[in-house]
Amino acid sequence: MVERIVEAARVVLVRDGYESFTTNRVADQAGVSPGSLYQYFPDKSALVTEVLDRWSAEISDRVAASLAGAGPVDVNDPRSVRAIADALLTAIEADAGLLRIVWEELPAVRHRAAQHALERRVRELLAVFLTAAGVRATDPSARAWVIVMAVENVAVRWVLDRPDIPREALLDEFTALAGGFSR
Amino acid sequence: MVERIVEAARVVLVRDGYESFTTNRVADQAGVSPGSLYQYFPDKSALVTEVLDRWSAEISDRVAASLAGAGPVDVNDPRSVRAIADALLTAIEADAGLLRIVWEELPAVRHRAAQHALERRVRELLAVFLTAAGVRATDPSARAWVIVMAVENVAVRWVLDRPDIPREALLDEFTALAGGFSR
Amino acid sequence: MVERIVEAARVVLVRDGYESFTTNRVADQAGVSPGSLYQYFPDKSALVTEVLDRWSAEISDRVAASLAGAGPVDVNDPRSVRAIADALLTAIEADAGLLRIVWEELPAVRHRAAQHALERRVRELLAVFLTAAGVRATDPSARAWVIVMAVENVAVRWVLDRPDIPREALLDEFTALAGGFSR
Amino acid sequence: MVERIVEAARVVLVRDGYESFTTNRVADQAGVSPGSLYQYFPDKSALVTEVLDRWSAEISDRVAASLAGAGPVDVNDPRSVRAIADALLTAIEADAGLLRIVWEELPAVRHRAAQHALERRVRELLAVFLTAAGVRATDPSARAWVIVMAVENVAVRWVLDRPDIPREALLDEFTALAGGFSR
DNA sequence: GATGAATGAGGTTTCATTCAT
DNA sequence: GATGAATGAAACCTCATTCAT
Repeated sequence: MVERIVEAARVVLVRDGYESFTTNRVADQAGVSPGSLYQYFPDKSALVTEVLDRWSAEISDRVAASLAGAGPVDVNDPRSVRAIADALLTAIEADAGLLRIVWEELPAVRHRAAQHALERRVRELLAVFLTAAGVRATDPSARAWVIVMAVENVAVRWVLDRPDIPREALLDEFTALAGGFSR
Repeated sequence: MVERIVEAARVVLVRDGYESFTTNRVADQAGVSPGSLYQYFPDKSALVTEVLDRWSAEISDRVAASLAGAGPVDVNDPRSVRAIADALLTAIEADAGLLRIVWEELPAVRHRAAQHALERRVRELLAVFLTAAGVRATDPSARAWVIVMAVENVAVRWVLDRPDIPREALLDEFTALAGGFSR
Repeated sequence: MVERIVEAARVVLVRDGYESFTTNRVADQAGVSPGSLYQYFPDKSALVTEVLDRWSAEISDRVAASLAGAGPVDVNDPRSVRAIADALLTAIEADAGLLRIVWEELPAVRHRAAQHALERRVRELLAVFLTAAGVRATDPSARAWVIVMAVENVAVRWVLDRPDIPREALLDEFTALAGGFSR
Repeated sequence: MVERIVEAARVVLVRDGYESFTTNRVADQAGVSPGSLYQYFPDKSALVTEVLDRWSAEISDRVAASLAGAGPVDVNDPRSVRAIADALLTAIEADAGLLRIVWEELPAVRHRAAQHALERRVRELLAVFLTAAGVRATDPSARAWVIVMAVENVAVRWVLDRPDIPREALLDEFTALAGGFSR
């Protein structure tokens, strides 16, 4: 039942947008009474939070899998960086519909917790990865923070705004960017 | 009168947040009747848009001034890059109160137009700048797009989230990042 | 407009009872939009309070008028006491419909303020009256309190429950009761 | 099981107040399923009624015991009247917590039946008592009705509102009041 | 142009009650 | 008998917008 509700919430969010995300509509979509929502969630906000948390977990799982599965990486080897960047883009593109709603229609405070959790997880993975790759930085955690912020926005906005940049060209740019941090 | 209203709107937005940004409150703050708002703005949304447009223009003016006033720049000279990044941060920090409301409380669609305008302007300045600096890229405009996106998020989030990274360290990272694009 | 709303509230309260006293129904009765209620009253509770305050004021005005207009009174003269008791009953009976709702359907906490105000006012009038009448008591204010409480319930319940006691017989009892306090 | 439920209902009523007296909360407190309530009580109202009936019976038992145990009484003897009034106050004070909820938070219609039963019982006791004491009145039952109403409110409100009247002074007033009816 | 009282659709939430297990 | 998840009607209140003055 929780599943039915959360799934319905996700559908309504993607299909109707955040403005039209009402408890009644979610209940309708779930084929459930409005009252039932409140057996499992204290309020509407908690429902949104649950959708976001699951989505954030999915993405960070995918990113983690990519980084883990990439095998030994040489940051100075452009092919390695491209592979990682590619995996990242793919993880983000997987649910572009929800991405758009979350990024464009939700006030950031609504998804701040989920986003920070995701960023923290990716940052930690990246810090390990950078160390393993032998990258030297004055402050490795600061470097990880900067990279995550930079890559996050580039990737998300590329998916959402579809600028006139081919995927391959974007990967080239990621490679160039990585080059700056590898020295 | 338009001035009074827009200024009141800005005050309410910063002081009370977007949730509490109601037409009645703006009218109160402006010492004007709610009806009068509609003599100058078609709806509440237009009021927000006007505030954002002015703010976006201010920032891009400041950034433009920084880039223009920097004089001849050598991208391979770390001191040049630091100076630019520094100016950028300063421009963004100038009205951190409004920045927070816009970035965290407004749905992105609300400020999309203003943000795109700002990004476009910065991108164009940057493209000229990159060309002048002799940076060669397969697609200069793609490169500018990527840099703007990357820098935007790093700078904004550094201002809003205050991660444990000293300003100097952040400038170092910007320099490192720029290094990747200068080869 | 405030008048229209308060009057409508009174009508709904008397006609439909407190259970059915809803903001929408009051608005309907007043021929007004639900939103308009909230221009003049912060919430539903304030609306009830206003009705009660006015009613309480009316009653105490009537009682005050009776006591004042009674002229010189001799507590030991049964005719004087009867006249006052009669006036009191009449004041209470004037709006028996509202009396019933207030006394039977409203939780006492809802009308506590109005009731206390009324009781205090009557008590003060009574204290003056007792002094003027030359009644001696160890603690005149305690005596006034007791009398008001006693008379209040007897009168109200006689009006509401219509026990098988003729009005004249009730007045006799009031006279007897007063006799106890006059020595 | 009925015991468990009724006791739980009483606890919830006194602890949480009537506003928060919900069937779910009673079920929780009783360690029972909400559905089980409806095996023994047709609805929520019946549950309240049962609590009130028991409470009303307790009080009237206590009052009856006091009147019965008082032995031969002389209404013209102030000490007799004081003893009875004292016993009455004590009976009412025994469960002041529930008294407050019943008197202040419940609409009177909710406890009307229990209250009338209590009043009737006390009235009958009193009528017998008055006859035994040789008090002569035109209509003894009317007199009993008036006394019960008068005493009820004075006693209850003294317990609940705690006016600045010492218990002894209150008993004095009761005595004075009784004096009026004894002639 | 300025006013500001009036609007009214519609959203979130509660809770007594039911009924299949 | 006992359960407890599910129900769903309905209540209060907000606020962008209008329009007669």
